[in-house]
Amino acid sequence: MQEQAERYDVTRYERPSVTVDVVIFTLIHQELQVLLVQRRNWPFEGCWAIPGGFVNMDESLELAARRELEEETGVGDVYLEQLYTFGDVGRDPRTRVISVAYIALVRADVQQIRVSEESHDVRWFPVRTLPEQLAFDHAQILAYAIGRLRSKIEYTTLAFQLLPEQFSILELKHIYEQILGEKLDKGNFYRKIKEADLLEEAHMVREERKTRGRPTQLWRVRRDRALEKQFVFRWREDRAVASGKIPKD
Amino acid sequence: MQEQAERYDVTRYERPSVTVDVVIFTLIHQELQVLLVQRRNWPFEGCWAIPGGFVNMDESLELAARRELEEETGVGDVYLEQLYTFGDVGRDPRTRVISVAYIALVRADVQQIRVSEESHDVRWFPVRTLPEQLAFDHAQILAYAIGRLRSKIEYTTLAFQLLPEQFSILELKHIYEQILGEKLDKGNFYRKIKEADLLEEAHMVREERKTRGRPTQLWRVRRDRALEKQFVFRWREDRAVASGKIPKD
DNA sequence: GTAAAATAGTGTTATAAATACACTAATTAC
DNA sequence: GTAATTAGTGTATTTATAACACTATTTTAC
Repeated sequence: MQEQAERYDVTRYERPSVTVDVVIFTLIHQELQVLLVQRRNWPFEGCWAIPGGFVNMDESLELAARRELEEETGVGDVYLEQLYTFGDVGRDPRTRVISVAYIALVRADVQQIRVSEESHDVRWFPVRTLPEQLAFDHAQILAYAIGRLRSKIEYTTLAFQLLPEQFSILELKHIYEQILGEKLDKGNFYRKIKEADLLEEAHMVREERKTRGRPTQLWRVRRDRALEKQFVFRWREDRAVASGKIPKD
Repeated sequence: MQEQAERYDVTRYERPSVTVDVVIFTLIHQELQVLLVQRRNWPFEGCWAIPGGFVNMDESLELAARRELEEETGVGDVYLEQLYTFGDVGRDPRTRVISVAYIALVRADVQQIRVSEESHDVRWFPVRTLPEQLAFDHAQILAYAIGRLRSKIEYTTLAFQLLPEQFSILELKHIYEQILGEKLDKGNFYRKIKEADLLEEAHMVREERKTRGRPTQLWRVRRDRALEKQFVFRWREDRAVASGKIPKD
């Protein structure tokens, strides 16, 4: 009750630790991947875990998430969204830890910066072949993050956040198929994307071609329309309510 | 980074306080209302605030929310869903407070238990006539909660959580109109509700009638279908993406 | 009894969106 | 030229929504 809170001496009781965990997604080889780090110490030594860290007293939650993100990937300007806060009592054997989880979407062509240096303890994992065991309750967090992504991609422009600077419409279609897990009709996809008017032609040409056939038309995201305001672009109306599923807390 | 976290001595650094705030909705006189408490101390003395309190070390976030809820309303078995976690640095002038906000939906016929005792510091407010100034960032939290409710009601059975044990279909329609803020077609509403097969006839009769006209048919929610699994009942497909709007954190 | 009033529906049409799938067009390598 | 590849267009079917007129039922008032 509020009245209790009033008499509460802020120094008197034990307080939980608060961390942010950032589920970082990207596309590599047209496949949805997530960044995990391998733990070096007890508990869950050797296990893969979602990158995260403690929230400093002088930074907001989002700032803490951005800091973690930048430390891991070297990229600052990415899409970031709060996912859910996990606070079960026994989730960390060391002490009471409440973790505010975020989702980050990193563009396909800038994601290598810090990870690609063949570090054996930081790696991208395709979401379809994750490690069997993850540290703490991170399997639950990850499952929830993937569900949220899958659900939101159907009625927002979130997928565009994963696109490289330049891409073809068939590549975009492939991304949608990857995340939704089903085939989409080529003709309908072209039509719907064009109608939404979210892309502009990229006049640069991709590198030399070895295959025959009409060359790929490359496009750029119209950032003014597609990214700034979570523009409502529904891939289709008919969708499940996956994001509504709240994990047991 | 995770490596930093490993060397982190849990007792060494200052930690933020963690609270849960519970935005409690109900229907009174067919109107959506929210429970607020009036603060007695600095800061924001006299201001209305969302009920909340500190998370104990031995209880999960959801349990803390349920405890707060029960302390305020006396009701335990209600719908509860995590809303968002607010953690800006300056949101509480006393100390760093991170607040995990929840939404609770209390049934229309059991909501009076503790509040109705004319306490002047705990009150239901219709969401359309809220106090001008709320404590802390509670205006933001409340606005976000109302947005989430409005958005989810269109594609889940959330509205059914607000219903009393027995109700008529026109009353249910009225609730939808209240929350969505627009008139719905009577015939279409009857059809859609009936098709969804979420209700069963309540054979009890309401109290004596004084008005003429065909008596109201009362219904009960089929809990097996409507409530247990957040059944997907879309009032309509065409909906905005309001729940996707994330407040600045 | 009949009229008025209220609830509880049904019928029908128009409009729009999604879906499936066949087809055309353009541009390249060879 | 032909095969291959990207890039579309055309169109018919189905489905959902929306608007609105209409019928049916059951009560009270008189």
